[in-house]
Amino acid sequence: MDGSASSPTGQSPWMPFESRRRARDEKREAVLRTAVALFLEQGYHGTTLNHVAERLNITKPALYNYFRGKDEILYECWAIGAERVDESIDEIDATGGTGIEKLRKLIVSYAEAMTTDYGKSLVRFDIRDLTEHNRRIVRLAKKKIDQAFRDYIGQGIEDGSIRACNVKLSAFAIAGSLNWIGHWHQPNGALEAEAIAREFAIRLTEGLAIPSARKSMPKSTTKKAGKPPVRKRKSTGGSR
Amino acid sequence: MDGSASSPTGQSPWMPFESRRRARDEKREAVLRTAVALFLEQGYHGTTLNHVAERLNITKPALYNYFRGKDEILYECWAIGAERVDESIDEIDATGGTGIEKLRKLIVSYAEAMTTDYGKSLVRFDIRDLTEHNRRIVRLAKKKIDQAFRDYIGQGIEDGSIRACNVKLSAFAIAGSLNWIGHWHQPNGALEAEAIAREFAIRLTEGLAIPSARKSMPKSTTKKAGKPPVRKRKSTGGSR
DNA sequence: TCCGTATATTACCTGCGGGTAACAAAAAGT
DNA sequence: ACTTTTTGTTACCCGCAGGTAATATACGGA
Repeated sequence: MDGSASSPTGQSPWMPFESRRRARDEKREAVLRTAVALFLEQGYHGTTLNHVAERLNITKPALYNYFRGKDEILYECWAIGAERVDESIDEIDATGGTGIEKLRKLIVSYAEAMTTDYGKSLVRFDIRDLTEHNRRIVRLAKKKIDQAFRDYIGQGIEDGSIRACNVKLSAFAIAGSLNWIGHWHQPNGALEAEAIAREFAIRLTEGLAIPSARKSMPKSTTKKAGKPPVRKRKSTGGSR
Repeated sequence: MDGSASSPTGQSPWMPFESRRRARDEKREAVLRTAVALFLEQGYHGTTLNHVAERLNITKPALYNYFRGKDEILYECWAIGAERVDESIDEIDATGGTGIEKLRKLIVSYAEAMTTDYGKSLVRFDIRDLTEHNRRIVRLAKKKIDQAFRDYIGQGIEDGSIRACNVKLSAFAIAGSLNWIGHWHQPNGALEAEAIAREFAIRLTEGLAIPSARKSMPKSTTKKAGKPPVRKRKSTGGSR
C-alpha cells in the first residue's frame, strides 16, 4: 500500500508531479494498459475510473482528455486485442499451406494472444457493457475469427489434410479450448505462453489430422511468427 | 412488452393480483429461475432486482422474503448448477469403467449441463460478484470438477485406455471446449443438447484414446444417464 | 514576456439501484 | 371471530461511481 509514496509506479508516463510532456498517444496507451489490467483483475464493474486514474498518478477527469467514457476505454482495450488476432489471420491467409497447416498456425497465434492482457479482453469482457454501435463491431470481428477457424477446417477437408467432420462443432471445440486459456492463464504461472501454444496446436488437431503417410507433422508449423514492422494502430476509427 | 397484460408470464407462481398461496420453496425456485434467465440475458450488473421482481408480478422488497440480497441469489443460481455436475461426478465415480469411459461420461454430462441455464451460470457468472465466503465455496467446487477431469485422464493413462499426455493441459483443453458451450449455446438453436454432448464426447477424446485393437468404441458409452429419484437440494447450506 | 492551447485539478451534480422501514393484507392457527 | 405469522406493498434512504463545469498550471511559440 503506497499511494502517495515515491515508488516509480510501474509504467506510468506521469511522474508524480514533474516532467509531463510525453506524446499524447503514449499516454492514451498507458491508460489502456492500466485499464485492461485492472478490468482483468477486478472486473469491469469492480473497477472505477478513480481506481484507474489513481494507478496513473492522475485524477479521474484527466482521463476524459483521452476517452469519452468508461465504455470507450473498454472498447479500445478490446479492439487492440482483436486487431492483433486479425493481423494474424491476414498473415496466415497471405501465406499458403494446407488447411491443417493454416489451422495450426491460427491455433498457435490465438493461444499466444490469450496469454496477453489485450488478448484476454477478447473473451473476458462482456459485450453488453458496450454501446450498441461498438457491440456491432465486436460481434462482426468475432464472427470473422470464428469464420477463419471454419474456413481452415473446411479447406483442410477439401485438400485432404483433415478428415471429414462437423465443421461448425469442431471450430467451436477448438475455439473453446483456446478461449479458456484466457480464463486460467496467469502471467506468473508455471506454463510458458509458447509452450501452451505448441501443445494446443498438437492436441487440438491430432484428432482431426489425417496422417499424411509420409511424416507425422511438419516441424515448420511451429516457426516463430516473425513480426512485421509493428504496424501502427489505425487511430480510433469508430468508437462511439 | 406486456407488463400489466393478463398473459400468464411463463412460470411465475404469483398470479397478477390474486390467488397466491403456493409453497415457499416453489416461490424460491421461481425467483431463481427468473433470475438466472435474466442474468444470462442481460448480465448480472445489467439486471436489477426490480427487473427480476417485475417478471414475477411482485415488487422488489418481496424478494427479500426469500433471499438476503442480490449476491445471494447469484450464488444460489450457481450452486444449483454446481450441484448437478457434482452429482454426475459422484455417479461416475460410483460406477466402474476405464479411464476413458469415465472421461466420456463426464464430458457428456458436463456438456448437457452447459445447455441449461443453471449450468451456464457456472461459466458465465463472475466469481467476484460473490461474498468472500461464497467465493471460497465456488473455487473449491470448481477445483473438484477440474480434478475429476484430471483424475479420469490420469486413470486412463494408467489403465492403458488413454495414451500418455500432459494431464493438466489436456484437462484444460477439454474443459475449455465444454465451458465454451455455455457461451454459444442457445435454447432455440439448431444444435440439440444431446447431439452436442455426443459429438463432443467423441471429438474431444479421439486424440487421446488408444484404439483398443478390438472395436473402435463401445457404444454403451453414450447411454442415457438414467436419472435417480431427483434428489432434493440440501436447503441453502452456507450462503452468507 | 505574453498569449493560446493542451492538460491537469478541485468541486460538484446526478441517477441508478441495492437495501430498509413502516405498514397492509392474507393464511393459518385456536 | 380474534390473534399471530407470513408475505406482500408503498415510500424512502443513501452511497457510489460516471460524468461535467469551472478553474489552474504547464508548455510552445511569437
